[in-house]
Amino acid sequence: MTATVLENPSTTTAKPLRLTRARRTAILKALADPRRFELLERISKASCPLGCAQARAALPISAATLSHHIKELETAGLIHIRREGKFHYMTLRPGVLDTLAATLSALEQSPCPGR
Amino acid sequence: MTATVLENPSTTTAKPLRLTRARRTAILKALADPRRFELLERISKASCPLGCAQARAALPISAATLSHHIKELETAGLIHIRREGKFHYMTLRPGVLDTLAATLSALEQSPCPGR
DNA sequence: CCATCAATTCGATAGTTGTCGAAACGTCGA
DNA sequence: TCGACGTTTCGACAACTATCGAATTGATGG
Repeated sequence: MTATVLENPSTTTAKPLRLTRARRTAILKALADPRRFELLERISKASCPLGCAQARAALPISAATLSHHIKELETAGLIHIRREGKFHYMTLRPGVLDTLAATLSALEQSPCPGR
Repeated sequence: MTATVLENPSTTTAKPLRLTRARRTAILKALADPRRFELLERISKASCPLGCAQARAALPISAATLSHHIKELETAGLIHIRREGKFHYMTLRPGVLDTLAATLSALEQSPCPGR
């Protein structure tokens, strides 16, 4: 599953203004799981990189499942993981959510106001 | 499946600024399928309500599958269906995508700029 | 009233995915 | 080197879902 969709080179230099279909779908799928979304919220709200232990404490799931979800978020390009010896710290990858949000908003322009 | 999540009464009067967790998840799940997203794009870009036949012509799927996807989009509250005799016409439900976009963007404020 | 056509529902199936326990891997301190 | 601990991988299973063909419903026109 989850073949990598991170071939987009623009993530490092400038903010990608456009998402490939595959990438967009991968991100949406990653967000569509309640636990993963919750995890992402924690990462976002945390004052500085979240360790797995803290994530583990916040979510009522096993270590194996948490690891799985983290990988999904990383594969989708939503988070970055700094691996420091025994511990791993997660941070939001900037720009991705904004880009997706822009994509979604772009669908909302009604060219036909008629009933 | 897909119990309705349309209890939110504010969709008709004012734009809902907030989504319940359940609703948010339902919408994200609906968007996470490539064909459904494509369908939604068609509905959005169409000059005026899209008929099932047009949708059918655009998507390489059977009528049964299309019906299924349409129901998912409707259940998630993303589209409205006007049923006119034999034909059904789909329109985007205004505000929903914008609200979701806002929710996603809201996750992107880094209170800790440090590495 | 019947044939036709649009759309849905039903039943079945294949593929995907969330979940866990157990085992393995890697790092660190003693 | 060894053992403890954090994380990942593996194997398995249950639940869900996308998909289809066939049968059904419902409206329209002859």
